[in-house]
Amino acid sequence: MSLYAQYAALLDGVLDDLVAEGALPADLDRRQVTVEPPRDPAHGDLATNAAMVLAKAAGTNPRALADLVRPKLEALPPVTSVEIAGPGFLNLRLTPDAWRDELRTILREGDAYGTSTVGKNERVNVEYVSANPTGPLHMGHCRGAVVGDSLARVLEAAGFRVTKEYYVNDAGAQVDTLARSVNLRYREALGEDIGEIPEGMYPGAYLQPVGAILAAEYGDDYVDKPEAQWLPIFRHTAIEAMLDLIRYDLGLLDIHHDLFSSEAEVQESGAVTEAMEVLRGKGLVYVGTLERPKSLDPHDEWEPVELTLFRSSQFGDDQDRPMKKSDGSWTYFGSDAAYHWQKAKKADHLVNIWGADHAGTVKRVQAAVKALTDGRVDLDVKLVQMVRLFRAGEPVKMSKRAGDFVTLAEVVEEVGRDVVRFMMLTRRADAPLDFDFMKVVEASKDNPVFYVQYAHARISSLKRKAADAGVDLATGADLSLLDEEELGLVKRAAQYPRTVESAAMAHEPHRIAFYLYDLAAEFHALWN
RNA sequence: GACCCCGUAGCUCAGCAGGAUAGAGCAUCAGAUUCCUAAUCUGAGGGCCACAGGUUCGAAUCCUGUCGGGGUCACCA
Repeated sequence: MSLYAQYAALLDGVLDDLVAEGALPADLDRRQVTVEPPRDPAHGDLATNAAMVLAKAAGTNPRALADLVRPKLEALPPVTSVEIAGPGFLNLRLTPDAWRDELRTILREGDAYGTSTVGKNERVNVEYVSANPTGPLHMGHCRGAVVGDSLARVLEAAGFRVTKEYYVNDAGAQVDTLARSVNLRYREALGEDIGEIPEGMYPGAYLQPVGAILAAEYGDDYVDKPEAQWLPIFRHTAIEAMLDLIRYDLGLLDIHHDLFSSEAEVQESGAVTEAMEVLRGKGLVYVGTLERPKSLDPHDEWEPVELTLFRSSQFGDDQDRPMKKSDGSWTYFGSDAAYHWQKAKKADHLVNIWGADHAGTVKRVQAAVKALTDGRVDLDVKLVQMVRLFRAGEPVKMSKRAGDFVTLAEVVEEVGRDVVRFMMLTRRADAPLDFDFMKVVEASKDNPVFYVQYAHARISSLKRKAADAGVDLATGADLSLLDEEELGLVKRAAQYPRTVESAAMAHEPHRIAFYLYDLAAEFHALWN
């Protein structure tokens, strides 16, 4: 339990006493009561808003209520003083020993310090990356990968049960294109001159090994055969090979999903039909036509077609969305609705990390989750903005020609895993981020990665010296030597648990990175 | 036209489930730095939190509207 949670519990006891004494009504709603570090350290070590929040319901004013609470808080042993300030804050000061105890807790718990139970063991599914299995990951995928993985870790630390999931889009037209591209590489591997890769195919050289594997396995069996005979086989082999590539790339960032779910399997399992029937049973599915898209040029042709539609407009979407195409096959949304239902059956909360270009599809999927789970499960979609790549201040040019992108592997190789992971969290996810290959490895305070790493290096050096001297910091250090200034750093460190909690609840892992920066700054100052 | 995101210091951005006098870095100016890992630290100036209402003890934060910037609006994935 964090220090603040401990005092929140003590405060709760004080309020219970006041209720028992008849000084407060028993049915007070205490949910708004908080115990927090004051923004200004001059105000003390801990502050509570209890008197302000409860005064009205208690039929009194904040200061009068604060006067009731104050003596009982002052009676707590580690509390040296309680001041009533401003509109009715109760500001507590703790003995230096209370902070020395907190430092011992930090040292004793080590990596476990900051873990919490606010997640109440609830199940969260975090789906992230989910890049189409048509090639290696590039920088466009990198940020979502880091944000999703860091969020998953933060949620776990906060006491949620987390499933890290990757949705494999292996059912659409593009995996057929992938298979055809691989067919070219297959013939190439057999000695054929395939010339230029045609427009619309995947030109990347990373498909050559897949072609070679197929050539080795099947020889020239499929060279003159119609597409229908080889396409499913080539597609399957290619997707598996691409997923291996992707898993390798993710491994470079120390990202390991628990589950890879296949869109094709979702469809084959009948889950989409089932989901649609459930929605139909709720009166949310009908056959109708869509309006002409507003983005079309006026002279473009548009013919309304009858489709099977889901009434997402009843849940705040601009219009209803097709689940089935006119040829009877499922739309992406149709399988996506079923896929989310599949996830929701095993979770209390769903989180998706998506590129900001998918913003327009958020509402329909949220609508489907709400309808299919009767509101039991919530879906939060974190939209991740672009990363703009620079090298020494100059934008890195990426040609439109497919195959000429900066891959995730190249970036990790050049600047390192930790740098990539940290840099991706130095902005809120929904704000664009600049990434400069030169700056992120610069050894200066301008570079937040280095700044935090350097603080860590200095701390590690201290710990090494302690170890060399045979001192076990957790048990053998004489903490009475720490003065007020040094305990200030302990107070900052003690805010880590609530930082983890807030980052988890808000689904904003970048808060950890910003906290570390602040902590490093305070450490550097003290060190100096 | 609709929807989503954004609007905070000259610049880049934080602002923690609403809290007290709105913060950091860069840049500018003035200083400190024998040693424990040199690339660090201290201080100063700099603000109509886009605007207008609302909610309440209290709003940069929540709600509504307006303005400005960006994105999206397919039987695609």
